[in-house]
Amino acid sequence: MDVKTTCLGVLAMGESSGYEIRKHFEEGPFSHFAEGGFGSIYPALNRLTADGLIDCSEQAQEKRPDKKVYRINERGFAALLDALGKAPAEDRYKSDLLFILFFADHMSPERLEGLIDARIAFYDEKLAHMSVRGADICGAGGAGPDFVCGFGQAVYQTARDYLNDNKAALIDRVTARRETNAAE
Amino acid sequence: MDVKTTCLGVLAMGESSGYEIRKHFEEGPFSHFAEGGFGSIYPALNRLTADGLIDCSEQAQEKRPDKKVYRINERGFAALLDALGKAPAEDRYKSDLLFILFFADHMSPERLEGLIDARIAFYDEKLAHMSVRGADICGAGGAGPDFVCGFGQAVYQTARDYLNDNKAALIDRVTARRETNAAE
DNA sequence: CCATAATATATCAATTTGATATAAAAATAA
DNA sequence: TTATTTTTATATCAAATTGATATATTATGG
Repeated sequence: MDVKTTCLGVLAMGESSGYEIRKHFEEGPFSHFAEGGFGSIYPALNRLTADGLIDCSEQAQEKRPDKKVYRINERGFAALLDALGKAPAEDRYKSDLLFILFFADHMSPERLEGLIDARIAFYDEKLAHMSVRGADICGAGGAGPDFVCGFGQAVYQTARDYLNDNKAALIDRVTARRETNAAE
Repeated sequence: MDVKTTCLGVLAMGESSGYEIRKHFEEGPFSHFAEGGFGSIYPALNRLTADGLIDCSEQAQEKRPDKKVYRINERGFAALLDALGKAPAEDRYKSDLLFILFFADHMSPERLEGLIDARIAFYDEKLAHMSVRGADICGAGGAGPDFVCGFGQAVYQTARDYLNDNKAALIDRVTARRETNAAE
């Protein structure tokens, strides 16, 4: 699923500017499965416009750069449904934190604790944000958005709890090994 | 964390060819947080060799292409520790399946069921593979590898269970909406 | 009053993806 | 037995994406 398709997906929920699409990728339900920075969004929107899948209306704003508001059209919606009908690629997950923690034996207990605590706080914030806003932020609460948000919530909660429940054991093991090495 | 660094990480666990590094990214503990295809691994290994962080010994094989076995050296290990000491970037997750399911209202119940069942089977396979091999596959079971593998297992299990527990409700809602629309 | 965040688009080098090419053995299916 | 697929192994390259940077004004917090 390339950025062009994810942009079509956001626009299927309502008109947006490139800047607003970026926000959808960072917050809200799309943030659980979609990514994309300005460097990919703006070219994607230009390409979609050139291909006649979305329409652009420039809104001159006072004391702000002109805002280009994009709206999906019939052909664009057909293209989205077409992409949606294809077999999904495998999920992709990348985590610097897990990479670092894999080498926990080479790190100080203090650093381990700091890293894990920070990530727990991050998940807590994310979870609080999701439960407060609830259906509101989740695309007006359709069956699909609800399902996807629930998935995100469940996974974040598990990740958070795992870090919380296993932090002490990890640090203990690393500390023990450090003391053994120091004694040699 | 770029591919160069992840390659250094794999090589810190033992010597490997490019082909074997790829397998580490697909299976085993590294698969939970690292990615990379041949198109990024081979250039990364060339670059690391040129930078003097790893050493390469070509092993001529009978009836096989020459195998280039790479080994991390002291400078490479220092570079790895240096990268490990930096603040980790945010985790990145991308899922075509969730993107498709977000638009569940535009899909047939049959397709929804097929997609979700396939993903449950995928998670089951992954979880079975992880529990059977256990510490064996997890880098000889150090504190870090164990922690990371446990994380992967917990998250996969939650994802699998969520799909299983919420599949019926999603399909019911979509079916209900379809019947309402058809009646209009 | 000053610094930072938010609004808004755009560009671009460097990196990464995903596909393709090559080649043969081993495993599996027909 | 034969045909197909998978596995072993490296390499390249166009296209897509990332991450940083540029520009400019308003709003907000300290």
